[in-house]
Amino acid sequence: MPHTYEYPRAALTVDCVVFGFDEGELKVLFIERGLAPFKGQWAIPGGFVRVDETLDEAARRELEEETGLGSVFLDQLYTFGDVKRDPRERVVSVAYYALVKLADARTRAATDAADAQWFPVSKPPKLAFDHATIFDTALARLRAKLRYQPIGFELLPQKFTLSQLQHLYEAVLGVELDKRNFRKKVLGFDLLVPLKETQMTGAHRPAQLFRFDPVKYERLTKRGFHFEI
Amino acid sequence: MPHTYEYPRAALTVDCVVFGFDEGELKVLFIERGLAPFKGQWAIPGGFVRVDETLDEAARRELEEETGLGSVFLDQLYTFGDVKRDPRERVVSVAYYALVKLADARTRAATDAADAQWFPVSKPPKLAFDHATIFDTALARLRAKLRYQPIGFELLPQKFTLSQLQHLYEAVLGVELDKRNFRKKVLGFDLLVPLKETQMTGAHRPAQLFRFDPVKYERLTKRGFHFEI
DNA sequence: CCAAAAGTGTTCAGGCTACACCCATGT
DNA sequence: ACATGGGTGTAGCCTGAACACTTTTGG
Repeated sequence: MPHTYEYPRAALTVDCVVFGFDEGELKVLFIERGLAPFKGQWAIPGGFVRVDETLDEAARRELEEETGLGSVFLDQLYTFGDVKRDPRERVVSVAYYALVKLADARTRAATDAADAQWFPVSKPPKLAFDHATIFDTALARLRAKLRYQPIGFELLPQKFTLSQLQHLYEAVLGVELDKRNFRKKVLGFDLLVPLKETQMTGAHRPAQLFRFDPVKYERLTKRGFHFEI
Repeated sequence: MPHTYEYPRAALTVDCVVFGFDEGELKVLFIERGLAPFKGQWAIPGGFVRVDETLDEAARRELEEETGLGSVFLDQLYTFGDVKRDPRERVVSVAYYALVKLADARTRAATDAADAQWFPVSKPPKLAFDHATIFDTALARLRAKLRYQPIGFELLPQKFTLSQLQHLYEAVLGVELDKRNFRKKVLGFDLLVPLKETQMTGAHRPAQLFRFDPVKYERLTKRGFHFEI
């Protein structure tokens, strides 16, 4: 049933910039558009917000529908409202960024949607609409937040080694880190729980596995603790 | 002329949490509502986004219309989209926070709108809608950003003394700072230009006036400089 | 036994913290 | 002369940076 309003209203969408870490590299997921405008170009997954769902719900729903990804880390990024950002009509987009544990096999299979593809963040394709701006904003936010919030763990499997964590930081921040200093600092936070397992991945000494303890982090945060790499 | 859409659309508003620093205290500006719902209650200034203006433009326009404040520092905060946050219909609000130089006499007079009033952030009135949440979010963001971005200057007059700056930081962050260490650190950034004037405000030695140099800050930022109090 | 990544301590420099007194002015 | 806020230097501590070798495994 059509709806009537006295004044014209902007349409409202959500877009999710999805990041994953794979093969030592930060990746981002884009969708190939099947419809005009920008048909055949790559775009950030997203869609219209329904009138009976919150923005967070809309972001999760669109992510699930377009990429098959469920239960990922989601954080609101910024709201983009340039008048001409969509050539058809006024569309305001609430952008989110998502972090997925790519190394978990399930999620990797789930993103095998035919029109979705992972790109290295250093080599994004040409993007539709103002999505290049949104992507740049998301990447900058991720890099900034990684330094002072424990969100790197959202890109790794539940169980990970300190080397994996270090390589993640090095790849995303684009710096080299000293192994001994990195381990000293990270373990000093007392936020990583050593597991009874080790990881054996080749002809060398097996690595201790850890998991991140979010409960400890909450407790420390309330006491004024400040995470910083 | 009425507009028709196939699916119902959320209404889109902007809200501006306006901060000012006065009498050694951080203040926030609210408006008394003249209309239902929440008639007679206090609320954050804001209003509907027009279809032909950007979000930033809408925020500035509403601020000007409702409080008379022009040319202030404005930064997008967060977008609030709970389904029932407005009892009338679905309304999504893009919230901003604004920093005004209250001590400049002009802007002080301009906010003498009868229905606007400054409140200490420690004693806000009961607020309409979900505006208490928006206000809390804005205050938390301001406190966080003040530490690592040079935005404190937006709350002071163009020309200010180091003591004024220190008192601002102490009031907003709720900490005591050592005078010598504070001056050493702030002057060490080489971002404050000493003026040829001094400020005489009582029976004591006059204080050196400074201004913040945003151009120098831009240059330093591009070279990887990181401001932090 | 060789290759490859895991794991581990110490030293040094620079920045942060704590701390007390003189200065310039108005009354 | 006194009350008031403005202005200044140093010493100890702690944190972050630099740096090299041994361990454990698979081939």
